Amino acid sequence: MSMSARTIDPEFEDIAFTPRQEAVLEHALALLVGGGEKALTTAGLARTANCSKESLYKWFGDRDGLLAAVVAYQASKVHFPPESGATADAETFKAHLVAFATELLAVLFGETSLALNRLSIGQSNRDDSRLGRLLLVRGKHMISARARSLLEAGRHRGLIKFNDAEEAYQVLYGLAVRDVHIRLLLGDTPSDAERDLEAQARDAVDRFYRLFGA
Amino acid sequence: MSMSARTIDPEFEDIAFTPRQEAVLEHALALLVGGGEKALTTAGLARTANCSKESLYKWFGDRDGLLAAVVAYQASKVHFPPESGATADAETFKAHLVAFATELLAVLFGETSLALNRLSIGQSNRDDSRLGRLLLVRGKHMISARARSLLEAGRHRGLIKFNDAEEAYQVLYGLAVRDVHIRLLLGDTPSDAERDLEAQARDAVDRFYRLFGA
DNA sequence: CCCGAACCGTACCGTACGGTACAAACACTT
DNA sequence: AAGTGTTTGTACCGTACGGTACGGTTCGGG
Repeated sequence: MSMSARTIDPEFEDIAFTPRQEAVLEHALALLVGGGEKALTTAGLARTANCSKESLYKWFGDRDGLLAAVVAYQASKVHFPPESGATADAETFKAHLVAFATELLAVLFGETSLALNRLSIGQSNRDDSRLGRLLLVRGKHMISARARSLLEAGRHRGLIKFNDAEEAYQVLYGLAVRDVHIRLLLGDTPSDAERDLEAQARDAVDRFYRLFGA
Repeated sequence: MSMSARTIDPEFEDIAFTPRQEAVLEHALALLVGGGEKALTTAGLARTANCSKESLYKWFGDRDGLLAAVVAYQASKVHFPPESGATADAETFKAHLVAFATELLAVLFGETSLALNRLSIGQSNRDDSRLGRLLLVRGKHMISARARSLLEAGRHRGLIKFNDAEEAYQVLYGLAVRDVHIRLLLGDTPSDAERDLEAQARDAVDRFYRLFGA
């Protein structure tokens, strides 16, 4: 990921889909969520979205471009709210951490996120994992940046302490997600306790405080 | 094929592959690791393994059966050693935990495990995730059982304390794996620090002790 | 009202791949 | 040596799907 690398990666350009295209991408998303990658055929999408294959190829280039567009589009819809002003209170800061963790779990365990992760992972060791990169840079990195700024704020107010914000975030991630994400990706059904995202988030944040609390 | 003979999961039957079949499965594994699912075609496997497609279909039924056989075969090769006798020493117990975590990471982050996980995940929302179940029951559940017995031993000797062994194990898993597994599945390259599995395992176990130490 | 651009629907092509059929080669028993 | 089963190699079939071409239709601007 050095500075050169400007020659490729057409889907790094800012996405500006027309409403029509977004509607089509929404149909594509529905197909993906419903039946996995194989369910998303160009003919099938054209049929269910009432558009022509020719338009698909005009808009997205080829099938891979379509998949990339779907990933980019969905990622553009997920935006974690930036830190809500100055919350000096220790209590509310912890509540913010719990809220963040809860939303993280809600996103990760959502059917659309799972479907897109399955898609990207499935393609991820054939074609140099273009989709995987896209998902990472448009999804995980955004979330991680948001988390780091939140944690830094907490440290700045002396509520928690750590050396490396990224490391602290990863610990929080691990405490919250554990192996549930991979199990869901593999088709497992979560336990009742695992379905209570907020409780999971609270436990994770509690343990996080026991490791990084000031 | 047998008609309606079985209602449940044909690949749960005990696997007894002949040496010839194992050699073929080894080739299949190599293809999978090298190029993802698409690289594993029946014709391609027959060519590289010097066997006939007819034999493949005779042995494994169809392509899905072949994939299941690959998963089952590889899983059968990974066996975590059961707890090595009575290790009363607190020091060696912690070392055992570190060793376990290290081996866990080594397995999860290995190319073959990644390839198999990618394969299973890729198929995991089309066909009711047969492969995913297989991987879970033959892989994760085994490991988790091993971990639980190890943790129970530690608790029994008063070295650590917890209520639910499964929960404790999941925390240890989260601390050790964090988001590295999913990132690797997506084709990301690990950082230098993340490549030092033993150091990662030590950190994880240290934090685990701060949460569950007696 | 006309023109061109974008788009729809459908038909079509090429190919890759799962699965089957079959003849020749090998192996193993009697 | 003959018979029987298994494996190989190859050729073949059907189909699903990515990608293209094209005639017909809508729609906005002049």
